[in-house]
Amino acid sequence: MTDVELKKFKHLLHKEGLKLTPQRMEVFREVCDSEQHLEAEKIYLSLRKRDVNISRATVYRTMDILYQHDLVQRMDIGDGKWRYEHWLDCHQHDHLICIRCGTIVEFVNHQIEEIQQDVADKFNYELVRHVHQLFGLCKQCRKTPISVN
Amino acid sequence: MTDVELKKFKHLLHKEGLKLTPQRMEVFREVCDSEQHLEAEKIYLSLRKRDVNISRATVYRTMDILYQHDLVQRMDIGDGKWRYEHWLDCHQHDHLICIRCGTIVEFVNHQIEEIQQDVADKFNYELVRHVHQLFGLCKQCRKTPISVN
DNA sequence: TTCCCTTTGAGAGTGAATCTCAAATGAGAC
DNA sequence: GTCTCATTTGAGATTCACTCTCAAAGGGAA
Repeated sequence: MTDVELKKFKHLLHKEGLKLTPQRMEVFREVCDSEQHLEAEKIYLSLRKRDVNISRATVYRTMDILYQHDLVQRMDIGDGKWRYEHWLDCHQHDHLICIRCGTIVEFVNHQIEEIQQDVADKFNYELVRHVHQLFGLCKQCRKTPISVN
Repeated sequence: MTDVELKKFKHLLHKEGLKLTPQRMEVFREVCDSEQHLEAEKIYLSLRKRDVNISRATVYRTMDILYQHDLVQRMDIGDGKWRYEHWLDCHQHDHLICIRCGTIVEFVNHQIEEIQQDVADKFNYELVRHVHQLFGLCKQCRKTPISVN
């Protein structure tokens, strides 16, 4: 967790009249210090493993605060779970997801962004956000035969 | 439901050794005859309204068969429910969704499709499918003030 | 028509997320 | 420092979209 991140977090809490509790602090640290796309349950388990006393409810509540105030980004790849990633000092990006091993790679393409804007304009929609996910097989998985257990 | 659709449906069932039951027939009819992006629950309720005797489980099971065999397309807009649309004689398309009223518009853009392929190639992924959703405010909703109840 | 394997429905189960409410606790006021 | 009180927390209940279970019903090949 960088100083900038910590400062932004404290500022958000203060601005919203929310308290800086050890639980919120640890959840935020966990997200900041991970490069993965974390599910709430993973965050919960990581914290418990580190002997942080916290409940699932608090993890979910904290992630919601962070998301609502744009301190984290979240994505849904269709399996019914939200995945979170830290977002500060990060560029807008989309995801390439391996359908076999689940590896998630980020990509940025300005040309697509421009076209998206054109599409929205064409239909007279004011573009607010987008979801763009490419699903496929990564190099590794294409080489590995499917194991039958 | 067109003859082509009915024929494809019967062919699928026969090919897979599945039986043509009245329930499956009615579910398929409901999807074919709707231009909407239907949730399973909506399909269930429509059928019950039409006095078709069917259970939720059968609706879910039938939609899964249709999806697995590419007779319908499904989408997830992040609210935890699958939405289905008939797919036969239909082109690949993506969606523009109004975040206020939920209106869904379809769009096609070949240029985006080409770029997607390039992105996948660049990361050495074999592209299988994609999700591309633009969320925004439609013309109507931009004009209407938010009502506070 | 018979027979058998598939399908169905009602209700139980699942899993992620949210809600409830009493007890604990930040943090501003003094 | 400590008082006060609205906020936050945790444990467990609840919700909601599915999915599973299993006994009864029913397609459809022969």
